Amino acid sequence: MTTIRDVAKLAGVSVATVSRALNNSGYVSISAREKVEKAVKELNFYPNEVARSLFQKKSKLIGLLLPDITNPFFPAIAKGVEDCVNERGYSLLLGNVEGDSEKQEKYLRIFEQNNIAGVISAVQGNPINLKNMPFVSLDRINEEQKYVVHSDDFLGGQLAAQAIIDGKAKKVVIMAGPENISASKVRLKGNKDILDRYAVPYEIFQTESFHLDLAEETAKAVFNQLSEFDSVIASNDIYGLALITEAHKRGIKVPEELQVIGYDDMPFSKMMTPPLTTISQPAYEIGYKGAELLCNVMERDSVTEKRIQLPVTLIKRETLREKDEHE
Amino acid sequence: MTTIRDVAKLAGVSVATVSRALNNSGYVSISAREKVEKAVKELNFYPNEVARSLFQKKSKLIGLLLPDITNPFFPAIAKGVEDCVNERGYSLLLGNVEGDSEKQEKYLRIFEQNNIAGVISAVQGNPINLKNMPFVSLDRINEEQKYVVHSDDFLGGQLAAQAIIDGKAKKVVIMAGPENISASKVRLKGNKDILDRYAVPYEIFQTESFHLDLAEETAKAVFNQLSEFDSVIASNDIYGLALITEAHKRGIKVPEELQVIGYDDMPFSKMMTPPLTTISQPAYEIGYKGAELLCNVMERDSVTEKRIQLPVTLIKRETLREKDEHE
DNA sequence: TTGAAAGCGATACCAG
DNA sequence: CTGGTATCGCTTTCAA
Repeated sequence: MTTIRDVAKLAGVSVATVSRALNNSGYVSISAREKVEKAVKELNFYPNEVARSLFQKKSKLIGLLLPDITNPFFPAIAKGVEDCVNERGYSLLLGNVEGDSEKQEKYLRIFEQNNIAGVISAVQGNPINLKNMPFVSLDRINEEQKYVVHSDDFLGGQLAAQAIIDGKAKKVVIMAGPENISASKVRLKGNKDILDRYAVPYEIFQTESFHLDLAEETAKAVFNQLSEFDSVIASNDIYGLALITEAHKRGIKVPEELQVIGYDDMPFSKMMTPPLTTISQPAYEIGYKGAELLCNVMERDSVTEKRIQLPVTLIKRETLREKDEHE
Repeated sequence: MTTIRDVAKLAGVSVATVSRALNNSGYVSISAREKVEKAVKELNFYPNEVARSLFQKKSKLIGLLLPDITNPFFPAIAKGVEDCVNERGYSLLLGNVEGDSEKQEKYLRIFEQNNIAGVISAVQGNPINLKNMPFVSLDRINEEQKYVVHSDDFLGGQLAAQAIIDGKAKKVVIMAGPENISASKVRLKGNKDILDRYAVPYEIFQTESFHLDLAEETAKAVFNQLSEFDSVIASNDIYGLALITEAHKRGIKVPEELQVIGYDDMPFSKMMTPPLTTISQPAYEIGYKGAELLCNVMERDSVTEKRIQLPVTLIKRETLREKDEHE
């Protein structure tokens, strides 16, 4: 491994001068800088981040906490985060937490042991071991958190309910996401707000998780436990798809007999048959903006925008019945 | 931050003794060990990994290189990798490379600057900046690589072709994955092997990427450029889905008029309408086994199994026509 | 069995 | 402007 000493020796200057030249800090004469640059190039030298991080007590790493990497919503967020932090010279330490709070705390510890510069988390809740690490929450936020990026879940819930009503809902089932996840609760409120306003009857089917593995059996459970509904507001696209698949198995026609709306607009939702109508959240932007916010928190003292809300939109496709314009 | 010196002071021993006690290296008396353990607990001390890593010239981090985190195949691999490395006390530095070889080299450099213990890559090709880092390739491997984990792509290609033939293929289109990716080439060979044996006519449609964003237009292109085919072997499930969606738009019935088989068995493929018949690769296991292999390479001197091949299986669902048993 | 001390590779203070 | 040197927190000789 080539070190700063090798560079200093080859350039005929001290390590202090090399360090200053590399970091553009303090005074370095033009001639010294040139000698250093030449030596750096010749030796193909890149400074060791570990040594730097030890001295600075702060590395160029950012911890990324995700609830479930197999749910396409989170890789999309991760990509946004990655693109932004890369531009700013950081890299990501990955923590896939799977709703396991022990695992989450373990990761926070590991982050701390690695002098992480900050953490960005899409996991619900306030970590205990956070200490003083700069922290930004994405999507699954809560009231006490200072720095958050999320989308307008209340509006999303309203849009979904309105769309279902436009499709002439007689009786709707709301598949409500896990109760401990703020986004689910807020969306549910949005759903109810509109449904109540139009006095459309609904039942709530509470789900315990957003996880893929449970989607199929949950869809079955909905049909087994509930009846005579003609509309479903699914907790996310995965559950929406599972529900449609199950409906087809039971010979129920979508959207004629049963209309379904999802949430998230996963990349695959438009490739379904029929393509899934859903509420789109800007996952990539949530990640990108979140990383931007974190970088600002880490690098500046004051940040103006602390809680950022991004818009949601209704993506009309083919799992909802047509609105009768002339009625 | 509490350091090893604080522990030493509280325990009334030297830092050397604390270090030995923590690492179970060298001699430590029972009484000293107890004092250290007590102090560690009292101070809630966890050693700084950066300092450790600086001295050892090797961190507890593993670099993970992925071609495209938004393709569900790779998060599944990543999860397998993560589960295994966690058990062994490592964490993951994430590098989403997006087919950009400059980005890949940049990550390798970052890995090196962080004293990474090893790298595990699902990206095609041999990195230039690899130096002496232990390296394991997953899925997109090549002949020269010493440590690889992949699935049996030739058999996968054969199974797909055989399944298509069983569905009474008259004219088949093979959507061949990118030519620079070994797995695509081998699968194509497997396809041809069977198709030639049964003298079933086929055309090859070459795709440039496995990427989601291109799936729709690629599907359109297949229909625009080729005609009179009744069977498609898609390069992966994403392309299979896009193709089916496009077929539906054109009023073509699947599987009656057009049968389609995918590759990978993504989590969503079973939730389609109709559910997608495909070749299943054990993505999670590829990741897990790959991480296991890497850990063994890093920790032992000799590893017996260097190139691990995992099985593939045909997952029969509903996008292929029925085999006529009585004919 | 223990502890003092020399690093690991970079940064930053301070004297020159 | 430049260079010597202490320092970050931990591991590992080496002498006691």
